[in-house]
Amino acid sequence: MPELPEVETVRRGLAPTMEGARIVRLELRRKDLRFPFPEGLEARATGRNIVALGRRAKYLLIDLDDGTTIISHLGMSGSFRIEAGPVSDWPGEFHHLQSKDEKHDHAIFHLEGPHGISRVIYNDPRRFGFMDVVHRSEIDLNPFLFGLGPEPTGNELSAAYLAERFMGKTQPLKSALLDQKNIAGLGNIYVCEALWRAHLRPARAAATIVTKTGKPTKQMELLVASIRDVIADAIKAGGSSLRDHIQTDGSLGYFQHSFSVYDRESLPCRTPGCSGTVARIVQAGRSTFYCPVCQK
DNA sequence: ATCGGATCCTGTCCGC
DNA sequence: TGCGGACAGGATCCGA
Repeated sequence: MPELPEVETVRRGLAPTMEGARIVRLELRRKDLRFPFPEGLEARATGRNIVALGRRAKYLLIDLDDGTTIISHLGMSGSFRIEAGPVSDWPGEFHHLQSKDEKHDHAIFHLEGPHGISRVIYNDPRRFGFMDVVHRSEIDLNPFLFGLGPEPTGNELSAAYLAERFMGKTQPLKSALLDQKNIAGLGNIYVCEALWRAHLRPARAAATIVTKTGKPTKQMELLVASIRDVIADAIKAGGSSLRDHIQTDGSLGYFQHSFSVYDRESLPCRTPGCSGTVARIVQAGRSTFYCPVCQK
């Protein structure tokens, strides 16, 4: 579930293995994901040292020592996993157990790091993910990153900022929050969760939580606080559950969250004192979950 | 200019 | 058990 918190969790999980390691080889096992891999990506990556692992919105950023950055988006079903040790160390049968899904391993970073040899493997059954490579100095001009809104974790996001963006918009809150140009990193799950926390109905027009002069209402203040909290909580949960995940199967994928409203159709609303039942509607072709009683 | 809808692709789950 | 349809965490493109 690669929304911002999941990508951040993946970044933190990969950093100890990747940062400071040398890319012995980047192995691309097909020519494209959603888009073709950039021309000469293998050659550009091979032999480079990884200086840092970063993130912008839902994009993982792999900074190399020649001033370039590999951009990786996980799409809907992308994940990374780490395998340690030389390939030949795996007995055939055991290796098979480790990689039930091997046909969807599309890119393999063969690494040599302070902790030895390892592989970081990108797996993506639906292939909605993609990679690009850019010069760091021009990263904000990259078509994928250009125009992205502020991170919900930083100071740039404020009720005043969002009020300006939402002023005059008839678009539903749900769609406005999914628009990465307004806020970067929210996806279907955390938009539902944030609106639930703020007691706001997803179908409401975005402009209804802005005053005539473009100032934030109390509801907008509450929404922004809810977004911050939801994201912070999810990152915290990811960080704590990741450890166990690595220990059990050596993979860095997604972990099951317990959501308050997402995927809870027909179940009781979890707002204290609320007697409502979670409803599911479709907005812009995607499921929205909300409580018709406490979200107004 | 702003919308919603269709689209890319595979896997899983549920009802018959 | 097999089969068909609905559905899935995203983002872009196109047409109304």
